[in-house]
Amino acid sequence: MTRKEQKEERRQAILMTALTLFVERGYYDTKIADIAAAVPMSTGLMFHYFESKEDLLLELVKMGTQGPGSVVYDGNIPPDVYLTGFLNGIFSFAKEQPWVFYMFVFMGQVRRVGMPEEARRLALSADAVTPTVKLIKKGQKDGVFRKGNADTMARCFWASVQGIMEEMSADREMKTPDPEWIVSMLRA
Amino acid sequence: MTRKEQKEERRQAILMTALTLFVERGYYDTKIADIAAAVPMSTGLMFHYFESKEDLLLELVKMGTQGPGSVVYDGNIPPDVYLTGFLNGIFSFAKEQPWVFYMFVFMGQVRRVGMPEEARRLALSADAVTPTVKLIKKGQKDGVFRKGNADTMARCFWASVQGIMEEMSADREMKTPDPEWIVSMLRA
DNA sequence: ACTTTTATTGAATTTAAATTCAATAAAATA
DNA sequence: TATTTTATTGAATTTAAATTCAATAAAAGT
Repeated sequence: MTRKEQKEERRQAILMTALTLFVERGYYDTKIADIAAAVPMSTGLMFHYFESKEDLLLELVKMGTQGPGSVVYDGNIPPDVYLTGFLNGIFSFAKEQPWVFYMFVFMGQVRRVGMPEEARRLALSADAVTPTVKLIKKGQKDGVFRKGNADTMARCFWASVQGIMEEMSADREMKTPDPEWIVSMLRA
Repeated sequence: MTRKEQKEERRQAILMTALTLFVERGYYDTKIADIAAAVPMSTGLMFHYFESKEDLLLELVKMGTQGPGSVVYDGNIPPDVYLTGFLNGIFSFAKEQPWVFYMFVFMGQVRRVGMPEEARRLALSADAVTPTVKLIKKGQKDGVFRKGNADTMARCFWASVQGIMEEMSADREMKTPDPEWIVSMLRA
């Protein structure tokens, strides 16, 4: 394996470790030294791989803006069925691919006030709300979703999902909720 | 006005200022100097009123564990009606008594990972979930709420509410959601 | 008016954590 | 094998923010 690949692999290891710690303890309570110890490597070496703590955060957010998790509705299946399936997917990741699940939770955390501005802006730009608004409007036209401001409904929907996923990540023993509960928020 | 009363009044002013800043910018991003400047007073004087930043946080959490916001169900009205009314109350505070609304959001924030341990424990101990579980079970017996693990349902319900309230506090322009949407999560 | 207590400030200190650095080891390359 | 580049460490430095402090003003009590 070439040196560049080695380095890339190490970077990934650091990113995954940081992701876990950020989700489990929060960004500010996770010290560079904590991440280093968990990898494990010396604190100083962390700066050979990432310029700064904020840079590390930013790289994670960039990862989060790609990969799975984006809402791409093809318009064929009924909106309610689509969202239910989407939630089923996320929740099953909680067990099978904690990484994906943690990334969801993480992105929600970074979107909140108090997080470093640049990372926050980037996370905010990858929000699921906008694509969901159309989907909700279609559902309303089809009569499967209730009347109401579609934008507010979309925001409430994802805010609920985020809240619930954080609850789940804070207590990994918690029983997985039925996606239908959440989609019921929108149903006519 | 006696000196002790004066001091108490000043403490309250600091607490309210801190509450606002904590909710709007987050705990770690709010510096003692920021609170002092907003009150306004010198940074040093803050320590005449509170021992430390954590002490200030703790006092706020203590306030949050008292006053309105606790779920006290008297068992007479139907559970779904009760919860809808409760949410209506919270949401109307958002406009009329931002202080109460902010306190709700704040308590939810403190319950999360990454907040100072003592404050977090105290906030966690004042959780609304436990009283809600009974209420949900009654609703299930009455047939107004769907079948399912009542504990998980209660946790999801409040996690949703918390998520939505944070969304509202992050964007004060956001339209208030219909409480019915959220209660629908539980309906049969 | 005089003394004691409390409020207030802004500057100095401390502290915790991020970041840099000099030195060394290991690996790649010539 | 000699040389250059990269990885690694642990200690030193920097930095930002909390906290303390010495000095002063204002108020309360005598």
